[in-house]
Amino acid sequence: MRKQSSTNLENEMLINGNCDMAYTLDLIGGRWKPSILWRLAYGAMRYSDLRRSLPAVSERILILQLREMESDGLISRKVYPEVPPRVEYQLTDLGKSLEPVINILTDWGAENRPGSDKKRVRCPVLTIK
Amino acid sequence: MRKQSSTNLENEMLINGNCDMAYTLDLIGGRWKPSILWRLAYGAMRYSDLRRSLPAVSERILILQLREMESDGLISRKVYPEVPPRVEYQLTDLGKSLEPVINILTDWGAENRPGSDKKRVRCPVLTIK
DNA sequence: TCAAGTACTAACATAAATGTAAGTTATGCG
DNA sequence: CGCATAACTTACATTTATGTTAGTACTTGA
Repeated sequence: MRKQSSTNLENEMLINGNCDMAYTLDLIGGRWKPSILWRLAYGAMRYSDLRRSLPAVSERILILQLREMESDGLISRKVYPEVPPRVEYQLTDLGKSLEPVINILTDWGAENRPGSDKKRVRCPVLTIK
Repeated sequence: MRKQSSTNLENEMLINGNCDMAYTLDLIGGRWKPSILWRLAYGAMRYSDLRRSLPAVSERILILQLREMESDGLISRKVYPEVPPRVEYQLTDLGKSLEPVINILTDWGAENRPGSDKKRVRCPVLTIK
């Protein structure tokens, strides 16, 4: 939970409320958000598949990141009243509008990341562990 | 100081080492980095001017952000052996190559930030305090 | 001599982000 | 009944990011 007042929070609000670049970064800057965005860019995914595709993230954190993106309007959550439950996540129009942003961030990284093969790697991070 | 090993660090390395988008975000994602980038985009600045233009950031944090950007190769630090000392910071070629990235992040924010006047605000954050 | 300016550093303190492990609800299946 | 599955939640623990305060070295100008 966040403090109601602190210099830290005040500065964050000051910046995100006045700097367009910082505002955008704030929405996409979580540890697992790029990976989530890249996955949903190809279409809706249910929670269990998202999770299986990201073995390194814990459930709590994955849910946290999804909830933040949902409350920021980047993704939507659709519950199917079945048993066992099914929940699908997908990009909203706002989320889809990030496409050029994602592409240019990816291109710059592909060009400059040490060890990059310059082939625009789309946040794999699905192996290991 | 960072731990030598922790899941947190491992995950960070896993992601930044495999996801181009995350790598880029990592370089520009610090609290004050967008503000610094926007300022240096107009040319070199000395430390004291940078600091005066950002009254809300403490010296320690400003230095930390500058040092990180320097070690990431985005800015360079030039010391003039004068009295009183003069230190100038400026974008490197790598830093300058971020221009389209910065522009698109700013444009998306200008378009979607609540309360935005859609006029591409360039990380002012120089008033207050 | 004393204050002021410059570009810091050090020691300390707090806030926020991320991670771990176990538990929950509901139902179908053998 | 007992186990499995899906999509979580809860309580707790750790790591990292950010912030505060005071102090440094050097020299010039009053």
